[in-house]
Amino acid sequence: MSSTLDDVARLAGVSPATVSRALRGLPRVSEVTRARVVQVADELGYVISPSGSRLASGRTHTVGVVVPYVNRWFFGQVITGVESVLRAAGFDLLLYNLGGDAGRDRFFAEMPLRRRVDAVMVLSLPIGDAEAEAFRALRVPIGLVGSAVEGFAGVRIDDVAGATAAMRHLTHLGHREIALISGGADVPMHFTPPIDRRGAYLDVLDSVGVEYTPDLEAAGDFTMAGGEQAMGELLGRSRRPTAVFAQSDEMAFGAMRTIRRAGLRVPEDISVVGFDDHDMADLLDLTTVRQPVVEQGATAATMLLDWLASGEPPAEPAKVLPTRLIVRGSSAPLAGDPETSRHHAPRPEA
Amino acid sequence: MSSTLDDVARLAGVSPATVSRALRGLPRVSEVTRARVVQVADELGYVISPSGSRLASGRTHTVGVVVPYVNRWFFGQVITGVESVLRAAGFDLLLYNLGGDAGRDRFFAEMPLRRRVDAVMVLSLPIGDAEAEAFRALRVPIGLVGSAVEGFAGVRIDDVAGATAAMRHLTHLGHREIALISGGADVPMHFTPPIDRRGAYLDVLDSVGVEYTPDLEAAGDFTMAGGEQAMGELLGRSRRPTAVFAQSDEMAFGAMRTIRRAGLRVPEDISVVGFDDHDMADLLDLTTVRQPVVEQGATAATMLLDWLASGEPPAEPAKVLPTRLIVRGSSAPLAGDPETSRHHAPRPEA
DNA sequence: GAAAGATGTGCAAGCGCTTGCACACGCCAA
DNA sequence: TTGGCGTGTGCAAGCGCTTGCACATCTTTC
Repeated sequence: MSSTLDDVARLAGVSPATVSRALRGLPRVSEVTRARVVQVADELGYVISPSGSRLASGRTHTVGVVVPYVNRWFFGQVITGVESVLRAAGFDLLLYNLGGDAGRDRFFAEMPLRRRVDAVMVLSLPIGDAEAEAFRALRVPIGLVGSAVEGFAGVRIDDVAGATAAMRHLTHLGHREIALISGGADVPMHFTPPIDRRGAYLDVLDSVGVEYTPDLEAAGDFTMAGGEQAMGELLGRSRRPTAVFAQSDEMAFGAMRTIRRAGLRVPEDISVVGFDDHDMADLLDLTTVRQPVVEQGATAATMLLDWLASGEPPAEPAKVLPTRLIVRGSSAPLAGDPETSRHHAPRPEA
Repeated sequence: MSSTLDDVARLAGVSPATVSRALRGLPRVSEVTRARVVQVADELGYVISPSGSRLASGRTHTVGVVVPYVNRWFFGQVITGVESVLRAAGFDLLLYNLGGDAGRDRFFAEMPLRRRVDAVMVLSLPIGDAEAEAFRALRVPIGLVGSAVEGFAGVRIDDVAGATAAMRHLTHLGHREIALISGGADVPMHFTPPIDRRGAYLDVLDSVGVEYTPDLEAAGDFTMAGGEQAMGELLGRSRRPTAVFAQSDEMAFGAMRTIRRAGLRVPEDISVVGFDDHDMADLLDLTTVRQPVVEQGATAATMLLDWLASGEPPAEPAKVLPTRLIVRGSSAPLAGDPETSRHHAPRPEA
């Protein structure tokens, strides 16, 4: 049906070997021969057969991309970055969507990437020792977005700096009763972003002499619904916060909604700060920490391709990209009017 | 390094042919032999080499998924549906993100799927004759989401019914000055959703005796920013609408923002209705037309796999899934108070 | 002017599977 | 008994590439 390398060879009057070399731009082919081969290939509409090439060379020119949820904003953005780099380099992108714990377990049980990719890109997945081992067993370069593991290439942001900026912003505005909506409680220790962001929360609180209390923390699972619910819990407790720092914008969106449903105002009654700079953050006027999401994907993919090309793991295996606080309307100075904002939540210190 | 089919054959004391048959569950292998082969394969941790298998069989067990923008909510949802079906059937998913016109052109110029997929799934892409021809040239089953083309399998929603419901809702509320935020103006004729939705807009207007005017239409490119801008145009014109029907939720979000920035209220001054039931629609209290997005992907993928398995194109090649109007707070009866809602926009008829 | 490289090309042996065909049985019907 | 059939297995020829090696020409270099 479609022509093969042999067809091209015959018509060009050279051996298949030469065609292979000519078409791939390898050296040791004279320019005149190469031109002839290319022309014949064009005329025949020849397209290399990946199966044949893969079998012979052992290289798939494919990168597996493992993502927790394709349908979440963050991952869509990262994939966009990854895809553009891979595509430009002529690599195929094999997508694996875990979609929750069941899918995740199945993935690690079967490791469906075996024998089908040259490298793997893992997006924002908590990687424990077992998972790291499973990936290492593939014996291909592994790239990570959002975490760092010994022996893998990783790109992430400075979560501590980002969260610190968010928290400082709130303390500068006078807030002391600051709640935290964190990620899932079940997230393994190895996933640093939630831990780092929480650590920054604690540190900044400490730096202004406020003691941490579990009453001001709730888990939101990094989803809007989770944020909504977490905020509900927070409002149901004895101490009402004057500000909330959510570890992601989606959770912040949910929180804002709960706040408003409770008849309170943002930011007058409660300031809200998120993390990500989600597309909708601007629309919802959410103060947040912007992180370069597409770039993280693109950078990680580039590192991975370099590794693949050179055979050497990157010299600097853990790149850290900067974040930036974006101040919008969801955060405001601690209200001057005690009747409104501190009614149910007397601050311990001045 | 990793063991091959021959290794398994040797250890099991059978021929490679038998191993191949046994492992793939083909008939004409005795149960006892099959059991032995499977056991040996397990012990060796044997994993079939896709390259070898593909080359020999001519089948890739891979489906190409072509998507305009992975990072848009709608496509993330559809991919989720597609992925789960493909994964369950043991198919690989090769992702192609077009990401705008340049990418789109490059895609059709190169047709990078040639020789690497058994079937293709095209998500919400305007398909003209040239594009259809390009896909047909691949000589593999093609599945479409959001459109219908002769000879392809397609899953879509009843855009006319959905948009009609949205528009009726507004007319029942008493609105007559209803603006339309449509998709891009440059979208080819062959992409029916925008056309159908617009058609319904015109029909419902007509049914209540209102004449169409271009003054009440603006293009929003199916993005939030586009909706924002389109609404700006609409507000800048002579006739101010009392309601807006946006062809997508994201455009509706943008429109709501522009409305509020202009110092007007939703729904008191302007009702807004969207289309999709985006994750955020509930949060933003947007009245909209819900469409089953994940299901469209899953259904289309299922049709495609059936086609692949049977060799026969589906008997019913164009499935239509239902929509449902979800009424929320962004739409309200035409205000009883003329001072508020009709100030700048006197209605022509009662 | 001969030896040593550099350069361009071809040979042929794979890479790891699949599958049409042949074959060896055991079984049943005539 | 014999022919025919169903069943289980093996043979071997690919599938369409890549690549180490050999070889034939040209250039250099001294």
